[in-house]
Amino acid sequence: MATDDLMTRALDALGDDGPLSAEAIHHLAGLGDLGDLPGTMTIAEVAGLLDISPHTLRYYERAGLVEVARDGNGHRLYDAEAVRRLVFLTRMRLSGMPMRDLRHYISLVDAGAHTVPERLEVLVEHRDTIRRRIRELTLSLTAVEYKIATYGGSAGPDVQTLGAAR
Amino acid sequence: MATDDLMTRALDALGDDGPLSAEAIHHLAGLGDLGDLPGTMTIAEVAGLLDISPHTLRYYERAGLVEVARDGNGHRLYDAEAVRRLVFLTRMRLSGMPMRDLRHYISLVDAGAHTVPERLEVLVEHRDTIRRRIRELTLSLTAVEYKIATYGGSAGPDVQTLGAAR
DNA sequence: CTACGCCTTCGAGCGCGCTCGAACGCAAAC
DNA sequence: GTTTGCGTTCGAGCGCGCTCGAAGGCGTAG
Repeated sequence: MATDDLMTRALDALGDDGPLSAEAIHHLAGLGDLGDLPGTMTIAEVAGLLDISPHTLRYYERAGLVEVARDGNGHRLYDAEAVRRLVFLTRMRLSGMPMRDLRHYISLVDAGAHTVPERLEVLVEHRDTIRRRIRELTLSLTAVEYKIATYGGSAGPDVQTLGAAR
Repeated sequence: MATDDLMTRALDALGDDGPLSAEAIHHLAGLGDLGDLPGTMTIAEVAGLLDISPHTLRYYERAGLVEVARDGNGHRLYDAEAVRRLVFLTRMRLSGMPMRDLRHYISLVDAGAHTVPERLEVLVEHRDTIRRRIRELTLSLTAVEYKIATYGGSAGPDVQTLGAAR
């Protein structure tokens, strides 16, 4: 499958709500070019990069999702691999994957290459979950738009008329 | 805006994942024809209709979202208006509106017709929230699909290459 | 008469994902 | 030398949305 396909689909799906937010581009493009990551980063830098709090980063570490080295002062030093993993983790969190599943996935990664098939299963399952959620939300969106268009309070004309009006 | 427009958009957005689930149709069509609702329903009937637990229905009542009458035995009797409101409430919950906002909205409804503009504001804001969430999820979906297609573990080729491949 | 099943109220508990506060360490700035 | 600022660990707390359990009432079936 061509990369362009995916890009195009994502862009198309953006619809009529104006240009991409900087944040959206950020996440789509994988937070810029991961090639020019410094060798190591501080917790504040990673927090800024991922737009999450240092508290949350420590929490992810406690949860066993990443191992992070310390410098001479005991301060965290995130190497490129840790940062890459955290980019992945935050993307998955953002898309609604529960911590539980993330822990499972990471345990597979850490268990070695023979777990690749199972990792793919997890990803495929999550992909399907995202698709379901998008469909749910699209349906809800339609209902809300309809309600706005024909507003009549909580007991006003409701979406059931949609079916009849077909 | 024509009803058909909304219907078509919802249907189009369903994409390539097979036919609509019964549940999806259920919710899109507003749980069937609300016209043939019985005059009153028991808690079990409403729970079945909305696919939520009686516990949750009692919780919504405690939360002040609906008032429900009692029969001679103290059992809840949901009239058509209560059911219609609960249909609305569960749809909004499903689309991610927090209880807090739902309480606010319902307080507006109960406050009378002069709150209609503010109710519309709430709905429009929620609509925008849903749209943002759909866009977020679409982006995440693209990332996950890309990862599945080019799988290389949590540190494998990641979506940042998407930007470069443009 | 008793058991079953569904209902009631009330308050407590839970799973999730953070989020925070306390108490402290180290280092550069003033 | 003290203040400022950023970091550390640890455990507790929180907001959300349910979810459950206990203790009991009522009506029908056997």
